[in-house]
Amino acid sequence: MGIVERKHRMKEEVRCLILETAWKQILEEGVNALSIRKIAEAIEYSVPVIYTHFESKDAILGEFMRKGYWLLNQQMEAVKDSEADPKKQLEAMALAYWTFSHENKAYYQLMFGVAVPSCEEALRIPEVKAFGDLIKLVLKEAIAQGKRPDTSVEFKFFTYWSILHGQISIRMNGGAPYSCEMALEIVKDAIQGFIYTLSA
Amino acid sequence: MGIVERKHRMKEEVRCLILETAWKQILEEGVNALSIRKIAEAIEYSVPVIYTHFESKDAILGEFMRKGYWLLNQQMEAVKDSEADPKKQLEAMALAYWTFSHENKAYYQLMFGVAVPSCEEALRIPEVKAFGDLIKLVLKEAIAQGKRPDTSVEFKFFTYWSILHGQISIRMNGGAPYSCEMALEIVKDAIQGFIYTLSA
DNA sequence: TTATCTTTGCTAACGGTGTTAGAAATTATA
DNA sequence: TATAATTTCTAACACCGTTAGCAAAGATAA
Repeated sequence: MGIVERKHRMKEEVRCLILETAWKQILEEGVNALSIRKIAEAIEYSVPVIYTHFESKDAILGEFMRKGYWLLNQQMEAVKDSEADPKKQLEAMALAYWTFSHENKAYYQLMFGVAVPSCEEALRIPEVKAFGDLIKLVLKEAIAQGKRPDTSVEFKFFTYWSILHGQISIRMNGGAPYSCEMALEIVKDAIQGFIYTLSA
Repeated sequence: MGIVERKHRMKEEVRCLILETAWKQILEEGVNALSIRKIAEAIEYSVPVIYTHFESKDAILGEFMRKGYWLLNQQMEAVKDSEADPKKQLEAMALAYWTFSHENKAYYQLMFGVAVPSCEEALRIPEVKAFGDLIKLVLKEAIAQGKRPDTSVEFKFFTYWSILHGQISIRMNGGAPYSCEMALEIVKDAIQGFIYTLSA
């Protein structure tokens, strides 16, 4: 009785096909150009089929948002272990964050522009939570080493994240017409200032 | 022959009516809920009339974006003069920036979310340029006072702006479920770090 | 093998969107 | 008053996300 299994496999394949096609469209025409109808045409199925796999268009975008956080976590975790000192780790992770946003513009836009979940739900998404936890872990060590061990980790986490995101957001929105190299320098500079406030 | 003048006045009035109605709708239903058709219905004109006043929907949103920058400039300029020391000015201006974003969410979203002009054009908009110029003016003084007078003003401007915008952007996107008070503290904290790097 | 039943996918529609061509109505000029 | 110019409208185009309801295909049981 492998029939149900086969069906299940085939359904899963269509699901993947939808995601692959959607992602191709996002890369080719931008996040906002994605449409259910175009996906349907590309995969040679009718529109309602997509709704048997995903509740809505936002659900599809949400899938990519989660994957984006997952990829970002992967890369930040990788560089974290390349350093021993928490402060160096924070610096390396900041560079990894910037590099991710630069090399995965579509993912980054999905994570912060479209498909943003409502306030309360955001932290219930495991991938988003993992991102925060990773940074807080390192921050905790860095704060413990500094001269003010009672500083709130939560507090510093948002400061750290704000500095990183701000520069990328402004640049992506076209408000900053400078080179990649300078963008990177700006991030480094701002993070230097941040790290200073951790220990002095 | 005041006929053309009268016509001109009347046309101007309709233009204002469109903007007023659009703004009302944005405040009531959010930026994304604004539609040309709804404006037309509200002002009791047909849809194409709107296109005799504005080239497109984006042009209407662009109008608000410019006004947003103008308002922001007003408020930052006001607090600037309440302080003498450039560093204090930078701090006060940062608070004014945050307050503006908090009290004018719709404007802020328009300025950085929707209706973002293409990269090159952004700085050609007088209001956007004025915003940058004001901050750079103060930054220049602050840098001159510091121990590294050769620091690039342009560079520090984007760092300053990034820090401010990042916190607001994350919070508006629902990634930060903390209170207003804490948000303000985070901005203050990050700006402290920034100001430190200006002089040491 | 045939008849029933379940699942699957389809067409077609609903109610929206921005934008524009072309006709109609209004207004000013000769 | 007739003609010219302007203004405004209706109606359409080409999209969008979403869903109701029907047709076709598949599996199951007699």
